[in-house]
Amino acid sequence: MPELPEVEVTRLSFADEIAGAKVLSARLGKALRWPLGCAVEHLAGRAVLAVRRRGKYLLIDLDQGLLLVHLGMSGSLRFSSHLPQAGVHDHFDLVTTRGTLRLNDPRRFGAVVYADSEAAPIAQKLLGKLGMEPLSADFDVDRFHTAVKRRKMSIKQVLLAGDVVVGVGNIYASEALFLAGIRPTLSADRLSRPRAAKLCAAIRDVLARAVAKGGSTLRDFSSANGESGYFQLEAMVYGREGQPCRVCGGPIKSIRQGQRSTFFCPTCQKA
DNA sequence: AAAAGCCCCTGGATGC
DNA sequence: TGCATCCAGGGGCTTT
Repeated sequence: MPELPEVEVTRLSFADEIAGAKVLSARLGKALRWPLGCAVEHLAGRAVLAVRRRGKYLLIDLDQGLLLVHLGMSGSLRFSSHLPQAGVHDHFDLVTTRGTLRLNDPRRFGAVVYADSEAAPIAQKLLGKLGMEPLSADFDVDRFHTAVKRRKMSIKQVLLAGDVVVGVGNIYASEALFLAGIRPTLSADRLSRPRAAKLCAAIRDVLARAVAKGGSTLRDFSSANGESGYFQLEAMVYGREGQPCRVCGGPIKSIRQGQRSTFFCPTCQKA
C-alpha cells in the first residue's frame, strides 16, 4: 500500500503529537517481517524525540536508540488515546503518555525494528543502500542521470528498485513515467539527459501532489488519525487498464514487469 | 555488480 | 453457496 506519499502523510499525522511523549509500555502481536530486536520491556521509560522518514521507513527517535517502522504492503499506523482492544491484525502497540501508536498489518510484510543507532548493523542493512530522497535537494538531475545510465533494466524497474531514488512504488512509478512521456519498458541506459530531467521533475511533482491529497487510498490505507487519501482519484494510468487516456483518449495498457503490473498509454508514451 | 526469480502472508474479487 | 485461482501500495535473499 504505502509509498512515499502515504508514509509521509502518516508521519505528518502524528509526529508533532507524539514528540515529547514517554513510552509507558509496548505490546507485540504476531510476528512481522523481522523480530523487534529488543525486549518490549526495553522500550518502557524511553522518551519519543521525533519522527523522521527515510524512503518508505519511518524513524522514531527515542532518547536511547530508535525504532524503524515499515508498512510493507498492507500496513497502517494509528495514533490515538482512544483505541479499541487490539484486533487480530494489530501487531504492535507503543503505549505512550500522549496516546497509543498501533501498527495494523494483515499481510505482515511490515516491520518494527529497534536499533541502538542508525549506524547499528540492522539499521544499515535496511537503510544503507537507499537512494536519493526525491523531495529533498540532493535529488538532482545529474546524479539521477548518471545513476540511471549504469542500468540496463527497464526504467520502471529502476525506479522501483529504490537504490537510485527512494519512495517511488508501483503506483507512482507508472504515474511519473506517464507525466514524463516515457515508455516504462525503456532500457534505463537509453534515457537521454533531457528526458531524465523531465522524469526527475515528474517524480517530484507527482509525489508532492500526492502528499498534498493525503496519499492514495486503494483498499484500506488511512493516516495515523484515520483520514483517507484521495490521490487515486487523480491517477492518469494506474489501475486504469482499458479506460481512456485522460490526455489522448486512447485505451490505457497494462503489462507485467518483474512480477508487478505496469500501466501506461501507448500513444502518450511512445518510447 | 547487476539482473531475474522466489518468497514472505492474508483477504478480496472473479470464475466455474 | 462452495471452492479454486489470481491479484494486491514491498523488498530482502538466493541464484544466475
